[in-house]
Amino acid sequence: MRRSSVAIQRRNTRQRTLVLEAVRNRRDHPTAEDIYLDVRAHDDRVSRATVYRNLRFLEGEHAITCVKAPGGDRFDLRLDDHAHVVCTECGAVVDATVPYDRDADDAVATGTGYAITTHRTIFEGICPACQQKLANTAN
Amino acid sequence: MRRSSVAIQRRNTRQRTLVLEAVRNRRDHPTAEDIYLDVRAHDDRVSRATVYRNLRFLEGEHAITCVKAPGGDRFDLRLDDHAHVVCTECGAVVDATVPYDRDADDAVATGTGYAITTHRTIFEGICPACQQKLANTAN
DNA sequence: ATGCTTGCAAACAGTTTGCATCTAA
DNA sequence: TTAGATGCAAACTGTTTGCAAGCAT
Repeated sequence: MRRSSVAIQRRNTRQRTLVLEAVRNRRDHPTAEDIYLDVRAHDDRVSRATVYRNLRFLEGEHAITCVKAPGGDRFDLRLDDHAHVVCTECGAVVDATVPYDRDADDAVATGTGYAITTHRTIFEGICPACQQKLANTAN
Repeated sequence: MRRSSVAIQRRNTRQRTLVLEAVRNRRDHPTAEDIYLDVRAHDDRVSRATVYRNLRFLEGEHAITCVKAPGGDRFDLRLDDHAHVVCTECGAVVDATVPYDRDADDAVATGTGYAITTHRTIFEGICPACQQKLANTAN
């Protein structure tokens, strides 16, 4: 017996692999443009559109996650849910040191009637480097 | 003795007041465009640029906050820090029912070296209305 | 062979900016 | 009087999309 709904078939193209590899090889939180440049370093014929399409695709597959930061989305290999810290001065993004609070999802689901799938926490502050820079410029 | 740095002087223009009023008069989380339309309802000569400028200005004054949602920033009168819930189907934004966890800021500051000023939590899920809609369309 | 994917370029959405003019203080 | 604020339109940034050609299965 066949499935009534058409199975979406995804193909492992060279470009798709390059995009995933690029995300995988970075510990920071690259923008789409960063990924594009990394991919281009391996194959300079890949288009930006393909990078964007694959980034969205991989996000849909839950292979990667995106962090909405000012100045554009940042991508991240999805190993587990975790929070991020973004520097309000330079835009640098690092992982936060607090655990993901799964119970909060249930609390909000109960409180709002929404079917909660996840939550994202973004801390805002100034990174050590920018604190330095600001201290030197002070007054 | 004079202050060495020049004080920034802000003016209370009619347009600025209209923008703040518009945000104040809404309990939902309007986009810049929503605010623009509300302002235009009172004065159809106010430009979009002025609305954007004042939205950013008021954000800088901490009079309002912005929630980064897919499809554009949402604005909110800042009464206190609180989390938001965004519907992944229709984009609706409502306030979450969990308290703001101030201790988390300290924990992250200690853990990362960042000078944390705040954090924003955005829950993702499907609002009651869209759950209905999806149920009706289901297989 | 089939139809998902690509590359290109053009389209897009949301937002910002240069500049002459206006206006709050 | 004067520097901040405005309105307009053009510029910009990040991202998406239409279409013909390409390639994984």
